[in-house]
Amino acid sequence: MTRSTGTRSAQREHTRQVLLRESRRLFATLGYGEVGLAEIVRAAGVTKGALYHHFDGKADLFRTVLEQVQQEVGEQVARAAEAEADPWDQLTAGCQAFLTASTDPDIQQIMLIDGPAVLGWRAWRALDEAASARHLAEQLTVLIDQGVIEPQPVAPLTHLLSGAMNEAALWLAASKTTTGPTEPADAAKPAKPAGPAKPAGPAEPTDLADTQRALSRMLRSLRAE
Amino acid sequence: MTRSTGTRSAQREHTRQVLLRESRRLFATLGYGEVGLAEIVRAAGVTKGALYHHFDGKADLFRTVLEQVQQEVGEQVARAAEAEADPWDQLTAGCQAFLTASTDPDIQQIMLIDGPAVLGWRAWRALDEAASARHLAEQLTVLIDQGVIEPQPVAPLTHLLSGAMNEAALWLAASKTTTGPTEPADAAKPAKPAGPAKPAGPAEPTDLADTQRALSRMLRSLRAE
DNA sequence: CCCTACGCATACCGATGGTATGTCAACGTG
DNA sequence: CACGTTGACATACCATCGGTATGCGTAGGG
Repeated sequence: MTRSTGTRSAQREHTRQVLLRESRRLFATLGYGEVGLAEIVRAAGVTKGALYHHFDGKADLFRTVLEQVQQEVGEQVARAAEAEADPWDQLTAGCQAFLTASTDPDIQQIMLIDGPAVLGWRAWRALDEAASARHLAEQLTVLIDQGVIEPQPVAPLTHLLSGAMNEAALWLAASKTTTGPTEPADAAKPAKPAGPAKPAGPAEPTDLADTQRALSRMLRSLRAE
Repeated sequence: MTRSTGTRSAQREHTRQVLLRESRRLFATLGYGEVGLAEIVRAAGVTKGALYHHFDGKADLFRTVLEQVQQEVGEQVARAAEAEADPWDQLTAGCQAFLTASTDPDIQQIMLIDGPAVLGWRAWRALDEAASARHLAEQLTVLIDQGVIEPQPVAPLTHLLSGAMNEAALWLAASKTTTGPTEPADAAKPAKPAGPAKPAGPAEPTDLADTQRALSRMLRSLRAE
C-alpha cells in the first residue's frame, strides 16, 4: 500500500502516534509481558523497523506510553484541584479525582502494575513524582505552612497517601464488574458458601463511595485541632 | 558428579529447596524479568529438567517463592501483634512490624514490585490476603465491634492502609543507602543544584521514624471520639 | 534380584526482542 | 530540473529465551 505520504515530518508523527495508540491499547488489555512486538507492529500496520526507528526498544516504548498516561492523570487531578478555591478543598478534590481516574483498568495495568516492574521502582517513582505526586506534596506543604495540617515531614505522608490511593484504586477496579479477562481458573477455591464476614467480596458500586468516604476521613484526620 | 544421594525423597526435597533458595536470591536482586532459567539452574547446580520436574515453569517457581516470602512477612506481623494484649496495640504493632519487614529490598522486589506484574493483580491480592492483609482486616473488624474504631466498611479501609504501608516501605527502601544497582544513568537531570524545598530527597534513616510517626497518626485518627 | 518408576540430564524447538542491511521517496542544492 | 543526500521505514537475519520431548541411571518395593 505504501502511504502516498504527505509532508515528511507529518508522516513521521503519524506513524509514531499510531504506534503509541496501539501499543497502549495492547499493554493495557494484555499486560506488558503478554504483548509481543510482532503484535504491536501488526496492529499499527508497520514493521519492527519503524518501531526501532522511533523508540529504543520495547521498554522505551512502554515508558513513553506510561509518561503519556501519567500526564493525563496528572492533568485530571490538577484540573479538579484548580476548580476549588480553598487549599483544603483543592487537596480533597485532587485526591478524589486521582482515585476515580485511577479506577480505569487500562490506566491501572500500565501505571500501577507493569510500571514499577518494567522500569524499576525508582524510575517509575520519578515519573509519578513529576506527573501527579508532586502536586500532592506541594499541596500538603501549603496546608502545613498555613497551619491547616499539623506540622510534619511531607515526604512520608505523601507516600502513605499516594500508596493508599493506588491500592484502593486497584481494588476498586478489580472488584467491580470483574472476573478478569486473564487468569481463567484460579484453583483452590475451598468452597466458602456463606462466610460470616465477607473478607474481600467482589463488591458493589457502593465500594467507590465507601472508599471515597474512608479516604475523606483519612484526609480529614490530618487537620490540626 | 552425580550426588551420591541419600534416601529418595530427601534428595528430592533438597533439590527443591536449593532451587527455591537460588531463584529467590536472583529474583530479589535482579528482578523477575532480568533472570533467566539458565542462570537459576546454574546457580542451583541442576538443569532445566530438574526445574520443570518440580515446578510448572518460571512463573510457577516465582509464585512459590512469593508465597514463601509472604508467609514469612505474615508470621512476623502476627508475632508482633500477639506480643501485645490490647487489640488496639495489636493493630499498631502489627502495622509497624509490616512496615519494617517490608523494608527489606529483597522482599520488596518479589512481593511488591514483580508480584502483581507476574501473577496478575487478582492472584497477587489473593496471596497477600491469605498471608497478611487478612490479619489487618480481622483486627479492624474486632476494633470496630469493640467500638474503638468508628463503624465503617472494613474492606476499603484495609486496602487504603495496606497500600499506604506498601508504598511507604518501597520509598523507605529506595531512599536509604540507595543508588540502585540497576538503572546506571537516568539522563535528563536538568541540574537542580539547590531546590528551595526538597521534593523527594534521598533521605536519612530518620525517614523510618518519620514514616512510623505518620502511620501512627493515621491509625490513631481512626479511633472513635 | 529385578524391574518399575522416580528424579533428573540432554537435546531440541518455536517464539521473542533486538540488529544489520537494503530500499525508496522526499528534500535541499546547483 | 537533474542529482546526490538523507530520513523513514521494510526485509532479512540472529541470539537467547521459556518450554518440551526424550534418554538414563539408580533407589526401592516386590
